[in-house]
Amino acid sequence: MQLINGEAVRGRAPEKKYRARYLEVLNAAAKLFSAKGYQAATTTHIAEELGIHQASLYYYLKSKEQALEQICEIAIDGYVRFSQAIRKSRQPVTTKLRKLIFMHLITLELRPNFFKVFQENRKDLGDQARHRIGQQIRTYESNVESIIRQGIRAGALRADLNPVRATLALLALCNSVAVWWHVRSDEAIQLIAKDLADIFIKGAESGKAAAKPGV
Amino acid sequence: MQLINGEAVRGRAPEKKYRARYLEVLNAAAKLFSAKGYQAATTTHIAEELGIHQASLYYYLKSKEQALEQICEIAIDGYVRFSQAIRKSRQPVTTKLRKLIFMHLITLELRPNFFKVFQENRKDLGDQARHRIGQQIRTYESNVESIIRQGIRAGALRADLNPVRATLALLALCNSVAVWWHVRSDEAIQLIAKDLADIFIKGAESGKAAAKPGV
Amino acid sequence: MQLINGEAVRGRAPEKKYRARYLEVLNAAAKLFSAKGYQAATTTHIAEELGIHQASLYYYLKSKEQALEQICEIAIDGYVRFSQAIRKSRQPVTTKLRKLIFMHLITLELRPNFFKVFQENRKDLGDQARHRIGQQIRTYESNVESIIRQGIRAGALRADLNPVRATLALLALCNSVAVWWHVRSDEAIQLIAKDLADIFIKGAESGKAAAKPGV
Amino acid sequence: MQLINGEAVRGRAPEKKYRARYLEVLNAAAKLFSAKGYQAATTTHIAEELGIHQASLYYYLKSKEQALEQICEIAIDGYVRFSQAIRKSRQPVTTKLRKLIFMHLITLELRPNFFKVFQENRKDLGDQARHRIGQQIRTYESNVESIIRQGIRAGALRADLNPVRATLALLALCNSVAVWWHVRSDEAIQLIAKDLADIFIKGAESGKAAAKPGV
DNA sequence: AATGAATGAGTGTTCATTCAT
DNA sequence: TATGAATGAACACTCATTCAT
Repeated sequence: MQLINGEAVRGRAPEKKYRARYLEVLNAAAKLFSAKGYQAATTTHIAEELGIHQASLYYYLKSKEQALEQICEIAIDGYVRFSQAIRKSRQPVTTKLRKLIFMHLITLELRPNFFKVFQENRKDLGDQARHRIGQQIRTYESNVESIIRQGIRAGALRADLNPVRATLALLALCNSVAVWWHVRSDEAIQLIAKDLADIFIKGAESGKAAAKPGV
Repeated sequence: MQLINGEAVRGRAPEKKYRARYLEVLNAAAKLFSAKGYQAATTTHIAEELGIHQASLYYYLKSKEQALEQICEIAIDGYVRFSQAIRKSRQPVTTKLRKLIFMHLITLELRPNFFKVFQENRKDLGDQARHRIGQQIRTYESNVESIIRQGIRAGALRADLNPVRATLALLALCNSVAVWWHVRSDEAIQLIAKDLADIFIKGAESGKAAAKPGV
Repeated sequence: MQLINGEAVRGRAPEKKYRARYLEVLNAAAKLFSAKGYQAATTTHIAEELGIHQASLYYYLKSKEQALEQICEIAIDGYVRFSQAIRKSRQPVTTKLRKLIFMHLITLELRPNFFKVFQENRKDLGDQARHRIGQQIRTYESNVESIIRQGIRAGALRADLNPVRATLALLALCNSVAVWWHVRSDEAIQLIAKDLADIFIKGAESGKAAAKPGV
Repeated sequence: MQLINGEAVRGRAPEKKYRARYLEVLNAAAKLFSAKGYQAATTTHIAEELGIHQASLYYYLKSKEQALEQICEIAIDGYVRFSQAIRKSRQPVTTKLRKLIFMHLITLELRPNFFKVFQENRKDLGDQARHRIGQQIRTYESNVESIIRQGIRAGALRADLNPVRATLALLALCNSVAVWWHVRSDEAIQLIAKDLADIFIKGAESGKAAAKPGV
């Protein structure tokens, strides 16, 4: 028996099927956590979603909380990866910020449940996992902060901008979308991203004479 | 014991004492809900916080959920009241927005737990209460939206600003503070409010050259 | 301080008032026990009926169960007393039986709650009290049985009548009225008593040629 | 797990085992309800009777009240069924009445607890179930009343007999047996039924001289 | 690969009762 | 004479989790 990522892994062919079903289970958990909240969603709800018996969940999951952990880890990994890429890329800062906002929002379209759960239910993690995830969040934030500092240094952003506060504001703007998206409207993520970027950037960037038309 | 409107009414002086203790109980509940979440906070935790037996809570509370209701109602009532006042006042729109942001944030200083609970746990309310509170939230939002529309009409804000989206963005900015304030820093609310207002307004207002005189 | 019936008794004048209020309390308890059942009726319900605070009940009552005891005792005492009188009286047995049935039913009109509670809730008494009451019930039953044996001996009742079974049947007939009286009809107790007596006696008495018209 | 009509359906063989155990659980509940009363019997008591943990009850039972419902439904269904059959049968009315009394009493021997619980604890049902059961009771009563009216029309029963009162009296006679049977004696149900029938019928039937031939 | 059966620790809530005032 | 405040023991019920099969 091999160990991958600290998990016992079954034989050759079955392993693939197991993995596939495991992801289905995770998806179902994410869907229910997202819909009802982690505490209110019961293992019975998740099992019903999958059409299996409650006890069968435990063939795939070590515990309910471990499912939450996995979901949060997958979500934060995505954030960390694209923020890293954007930070290191070579383009104007405003372009970077627009890209970042777009990428942050597009996660909602790709795996809506994972990211909603990550945002709203990571507080329900156990201490250890919460701190591990928290570490990653701070990595994401510091990537964003780096970009903003680059912008300030380059003169593209206001010199008096508080980089920490601006970072938190930017992320708050992005995260807020998850709450009303699909409830209040079904507008395309791209349009929403553009509007948010306009609000953030046109205030953050220095020395603009007037509203740039086609931005 | 007299009955007025089906509710037990206590005498003069005792009534005061009861009310005072009732608010202490509500505060303790808000503190625990805020710290652990509504579902995870048990009535035992709340009672311990007050130094009384769990069953004694029910001398003051009809139920755990009714406590949540009260907390949310007190919170949203505050928002509705000041937003109404600001909307109807006669001052430049940017001044109104700065005032609004400041008022929204100052609530954190007054009753931090009430507003955190309101933001994070109103989803745990029963259907009836949630809808009642939802009604109030929409009133608050429409007050904010009104102010933004006034600004657009008056030419103080960008003509191409989407008023709905701008409203949600503004509130997201304000609400995000509750998450990190007192954790990440203990800076004065006033300074935070000014920074957020700068980020929001300088992007939202049209035709500014670089002016930051009296901001 | 004197002791009457094992209870501490207060001073001169106040004693009368106390006793009067005590009976009011007992009445209220009987009313609620009768309406909701002993277990389902709470001390709060009883206090509300009296317009006093729950805790104030305990100025008059040692406990909820003691109230039930008192109620049952008052009820059974009534039964024992009139059955004794009728048994010892000198009249035809059928007259005695008709009188007994009438007396048993008339209790419903006099103190409906006490007797309903006695019938339906004496099983909720503690062991000691239940046995004490049970003793009294057996006295009542044996008075009735005596009358029936008198009738058999005198030839007025069937010789092959099983006296024990006939006693139980007679009392069952009487007790059943409490269940539907005032629910299903408001006919006079006298008429009901006559009908029941007819059903019981015309079967129990021997050698009747045909239905006696005016009985 | 398949879902049919919203209810979980088990496979072939296990289904049988489940059903069997379910009935054991219901029996245990009936036994405890009958011994202590519905309110006083706790789920812990019932579980102890079965030798399982209290929580395990809820694998079989939706709630304590639902158990009571089931018990009452099973009981009343029996009454309705045999009373229907007897009413429609073609035999002398007195034979019908004797049969009815016998059938009513024989239920005590089959499932003593179910019928005691039905008689004494149906008042503890929730409104909905109580009304549903009440409907059935009225069906039973009206079947009995029909038989009595047949008898009156046919001249077999007294013309001045009040059919409603006679019905209630008959049922009271039958129901009363549950209270003392097995406590006071262990006589055969048949003998008891005969005695009760004699008491009821010989009063109810008209124009008998002194005849007790084949009774 | 999945489940039937069961459990143990808890959860909110109720209620009779107490006692200082 | 009555009550405000509090309690302790119990209660029905829930739920994540286990394990033999």
